[in-house]
Amino acid sequence: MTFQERFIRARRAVIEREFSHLNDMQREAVLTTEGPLLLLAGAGSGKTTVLINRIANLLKFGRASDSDDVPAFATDDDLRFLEACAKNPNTDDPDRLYRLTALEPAEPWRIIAITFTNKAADEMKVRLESMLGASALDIWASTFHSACAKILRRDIEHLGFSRNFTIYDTSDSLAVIKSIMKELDIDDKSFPPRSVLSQISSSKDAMITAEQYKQEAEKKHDFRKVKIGELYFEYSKRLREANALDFDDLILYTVKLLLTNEEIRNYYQTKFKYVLIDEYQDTNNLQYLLASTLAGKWQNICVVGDDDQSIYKFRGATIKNILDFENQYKNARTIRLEQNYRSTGNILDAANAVISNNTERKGKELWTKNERGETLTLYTAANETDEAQYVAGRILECYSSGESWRDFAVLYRMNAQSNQLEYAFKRNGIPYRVVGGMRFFDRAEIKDILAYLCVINNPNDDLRLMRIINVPARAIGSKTMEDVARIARFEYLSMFEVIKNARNFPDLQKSAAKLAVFVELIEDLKNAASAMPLDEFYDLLLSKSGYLAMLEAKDTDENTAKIENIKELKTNIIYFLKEREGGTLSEFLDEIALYTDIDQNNNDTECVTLMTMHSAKGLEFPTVFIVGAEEGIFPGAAASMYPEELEEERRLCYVALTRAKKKLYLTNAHHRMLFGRTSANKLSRFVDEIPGEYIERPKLKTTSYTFGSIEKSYHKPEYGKPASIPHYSVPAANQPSAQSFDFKKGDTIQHKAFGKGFIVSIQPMGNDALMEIAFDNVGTKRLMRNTAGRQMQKV
DNA sequence: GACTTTAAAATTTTT
DNA sequence: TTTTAAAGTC
Repeated sequence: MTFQERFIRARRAVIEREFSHLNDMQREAVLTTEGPLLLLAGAGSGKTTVLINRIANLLKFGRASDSDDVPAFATDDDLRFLEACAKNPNTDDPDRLYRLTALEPAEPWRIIAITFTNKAADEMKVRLESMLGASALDIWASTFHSACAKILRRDIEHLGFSRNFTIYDTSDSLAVIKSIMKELDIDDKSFPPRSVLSQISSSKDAMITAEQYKQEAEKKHDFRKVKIGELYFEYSKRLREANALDFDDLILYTVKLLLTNEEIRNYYQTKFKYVLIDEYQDTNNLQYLLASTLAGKWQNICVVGDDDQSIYKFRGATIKNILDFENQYKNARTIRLEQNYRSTGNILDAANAVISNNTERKGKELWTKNERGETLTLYTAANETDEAQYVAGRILECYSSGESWRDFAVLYRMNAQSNQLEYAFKRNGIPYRVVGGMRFFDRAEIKDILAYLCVINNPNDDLRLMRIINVPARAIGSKTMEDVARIARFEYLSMFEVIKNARNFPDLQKSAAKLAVFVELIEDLKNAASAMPLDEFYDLLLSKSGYLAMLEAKDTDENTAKIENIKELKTNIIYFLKEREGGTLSEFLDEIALYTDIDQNNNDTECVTLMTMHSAKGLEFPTVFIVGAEEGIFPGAAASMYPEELEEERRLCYVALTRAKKKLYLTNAHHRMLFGRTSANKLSRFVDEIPGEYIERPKLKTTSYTFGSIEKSYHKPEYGKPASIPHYSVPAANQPSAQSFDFKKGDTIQHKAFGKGFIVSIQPMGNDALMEIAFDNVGTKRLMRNTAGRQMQKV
C-alpha cells in the first residue's frame, strides 16, 4: 500500500469511529459528503439522526471521509500516529489528530438544510444546537418558504417588488380571487375559487405566466381556461400592486431571481457548499429547481426521502423528483436505509406486503431486529358508533393494564370521521386531542387581530383593511366599501388613501365622518406602535380598536375562547421579544407569516391522539388504530378509479401502518353513516393485501354479509335507537348484549380502567344518564351511563 | 346594516 | 351530519 492509501484508510477509520453509534448504512450516509447523494430512508430508519450526524461530520471533518486528498504537510511520522490512533481511540495529542483528519471543514453558514414544516426545521435546529453548540445557529436550517423569504428580503427589488413585501396566506389569496370574480362578474359556481387558485398554483409550479396560460387557452379555444387565464392575470396584477407574494410566489420569484441574475446566483451558489433537502418525495417542480440551482456550483446535494411515503400529490408534490434523481445526476450515489428501529416484525411485514402492490417505486424492503410482536387485529363493527366504542374499549383495557393515554393514536382518512370517536371518548372519560382541523392562525379572531397589525404596519394593505374596517361594527358597510374600492381602482390609489381623503369624493360624503374616525384610529395606533414596546402596544390595540370590548360584550363560551386565543397571541409576541430584543412590528409580522401552527403538537400532554393519516406522517405510537378501513373511504371513492391515485392511497396506508411500534388495529363497519347518508362498504382492499399470517380477522365471515341473512344477529339496546333499525354485530368481549345499569348516587363502583370511585351525581338524559364519579386515583370524571357503565361494576 | 334562515357541499395539508 | 356561505328579513 502506498503512503496515500494508508493515510486515507487510517483517516477514514478514525472518522468512522466517531460515528460508531450508527449502523453501517447510516454511517455510510453520514460519511458520503461529496457530490449528489440520494438517501432512501424508510420509515423509522433513523433519518433525522443521519441528517444531524451528517452535518456534524461536515462541520468537523469537512470532506475528509469522502476524499482521496492527503494533506501535503503529512509526514511518515504523521501517518504512523494516525494509524496508531485508528487502532487505539485514546490519544495524547488530540490537536494533532484533528489536524490530520479534518479536511476543509465546512463553516456553518455554508450549509443549508431545507425541510417542509417549521416543526421539522425547529427540531433540526434544536438537535444541531445541542450537538454542536452555538455555531449550529449559523446553519440555514429552514423551510423552503422561509429560506426564500430570507433571500427575497435582500434582493427582490430586482423583480420590481419592494423589500418589505407582504406574504399572503391561502385564505388571503382566496379572498383576492373572490373579489376579482365578483368584479369581473364571473360565476363562482362554474368556477369554484379554490380550484381556480389551484390551477394558478400549478401553473406557477410549471413556471407558466398568466400571459402564456391565456395564450395557450386561446389557441385551444378552451373558454374555461381563457377565463381562468384572465383571473390569473388579474390576480398577479393585484398582488403586485399590493406588494404581496403568495406562498408559491416566494419560491417562484426566488428561482426567477437566481436564474436571471448572475451575480445573485453566484453569491448563493458559492456560499452554499452543501445542500440538504429533507422529505424530497414531497417536493414540487419549483422546489426541485430551487434545490438544484442552489447546489449548481458544488453539486453537493443530498436529498433524503422515501418514495413510498409520498402522499402529497394533490398539492403539487411529484414523486418523479425522487424517482428521477439518479438520471438528473449521473454521478449520484444512492444509499438505502432499510433497517427499521420502530415497529415489530409483523407490522413491518404487513406494511411491506401492502406497498409491494405499487408499481411506481424504487423498491425497498424494510427489516428489523425487533421481535415479531403481536399480530395485527381487524375488527368489523356494526356501524361507526360501534367502531368508535370498540376503539374506546380497547384503549380503556390497555390503560387499565398500565399503558398511558399518549401511547395511543387513532388514524382516519377524513377529519369528518373524528366525530364519532370524540363522542365515544367523551362518554368514556378518555382524554384526547384532535390534531388538525382548525389551526390557530386560521381562527377568525386571530386573523382579525393580525389584520389590524398588518394595516398599521402597512396601511396600503387593502385586503386586510377590508377585513377589519367594520370589525367591530363601525357602521361602514359593504356598500361604502364597494364605492371605496371602485374609486381606489379608478384613481390608482390604495383604499386607505381613498378613505383618508373621503371628503373629496362625492360618493363618500355620507360615510366620510365614520371613515375619518377609522383613519384616525389607525394613524394613532401607527404612532403608538413606534413609541412603545410591542407587547404594550398590543394591549393598546385591543382596547383602542374596541375589539376586546366587542368580545366582552357577549358572555358566551365562544367569546371566552376567542379572548383566550387573543391572549395566546400576546404570548407569542412576548416570546418573540425574548428572542429578539426591541423587535419591531414588521419583524414580528414577518416571523409569523410563515409560522402557521403554534398550539399544535404538544406531544407531552397525557392524552390519546386523533388525527388524519396525513398528519401522522413522521410520528410514532406504541398502539395505533386505523379506522374506516373500507372501500369508498380508504381508499376513497375518487381514488379507486385511477391507478395513480390508488397508488397514492396505498402509500398513505403504508405511512399509517408504519406509525405503529407494538400493536396495530384496523377497523371497518358494516354500515356507516357519513355526511348524513348510510352506506354499506366493502372491506378495504388494503386489508386484503395483508397476508393472513400477520393479521387476525373476525371469526365470522363478515365481508360476505347481506342484510338480514345472518342468523345470529342481535340488537344492541344500549344505543337507545328504535328497534326498526336493528344493529348487527360480531359479539365482542367488551360489549355485553344487554345489561341493566342500576347505578345510584352514592354508590361505590369499580371501573376497569379508572379503579375505585364514588358516584357523586346522576343526571338523567333521555335514555342515558350523565354520571359524575369521584375516582380515588384519577380525580372526578363525567361519564355516560350506557357506555361507560359497561366498564364498571358496583362494589 | 344586523340578524336569521336556508341551501349546498363535504378527501388529504404545509407554507 | 355538520359546516359554511349566501340570500332573505327586520
